[in-house]
Amino acid sequence: MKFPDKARGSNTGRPIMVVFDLLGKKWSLRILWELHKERLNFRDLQSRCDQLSPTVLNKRLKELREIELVEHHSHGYGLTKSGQELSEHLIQLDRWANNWKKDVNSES
Amino acid sequence: MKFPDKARGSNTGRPIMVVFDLLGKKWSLRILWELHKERLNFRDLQSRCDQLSPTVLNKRLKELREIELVEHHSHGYGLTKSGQELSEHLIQLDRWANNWKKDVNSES
DNA sequence: TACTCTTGCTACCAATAAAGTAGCAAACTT
DNA sequence: AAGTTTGCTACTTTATTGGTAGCAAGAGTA
Repeated sequence: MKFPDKARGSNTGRPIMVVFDLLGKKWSLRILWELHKERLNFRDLQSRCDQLSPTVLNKRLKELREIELVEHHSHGYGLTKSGQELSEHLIQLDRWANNWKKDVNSES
Repeated sequence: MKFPDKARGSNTGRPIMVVFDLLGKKWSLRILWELHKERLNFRDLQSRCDQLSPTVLNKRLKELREIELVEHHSHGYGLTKSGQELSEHLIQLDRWANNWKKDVNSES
């Protein structure tokens, strides 16, 4: 696979920009989140993501497979090794978010 | 501030979903990224973000201020304490992305 | 004071992305 | 062979984003 040089216009060739670009699309983060918990087939994944439209789900899956964060085997969709690494960061983010909620609610 | 219960429809009340929802919008991640490096005023921030339209920039800034990740002082826009914490995770993500690029390019 | 320049923003319309629904073809089950 | 499940496409509607123009308020300058 060729690493994308630019993503949706906004870019300087830096990998993080590619990441921002992809994750900045609706449902991308959610899809990775749901897949990090377990492998899921198309329709189950759709259910986990509030029944997002198959149009968009399919588009995201294509994009995520393209950059090899997600792969499709006979048993359903799952994260690649890279995808799992990325999902670790999402788990960290989840931890942060829980504390953040506490902070925000307790002040003011 | 009241912590948002749901975000763009997709939600179960979990903080991470609020985060996914907001960061899943175009330019959110990029704005946080640019602001973590330094404070910037509206127009400079716009320049750093490939001249994104003022319409969207303003909308994002409102959203990010609403959940107190960004604040606006006389010297420009900057991250709040929470925003800085979040940006630490983005820095981690940046590190990961750089390695990821290596992996992806070397294989196949 | 009046004149510029900067800054943050809104209004407006065009373009692109996402949602929603229906349904089909291929694989799997029974 | 008939029914089910699965992954997906087609099509239309709605939402989000882009792009440009320009204004009101404040700061700096003559």
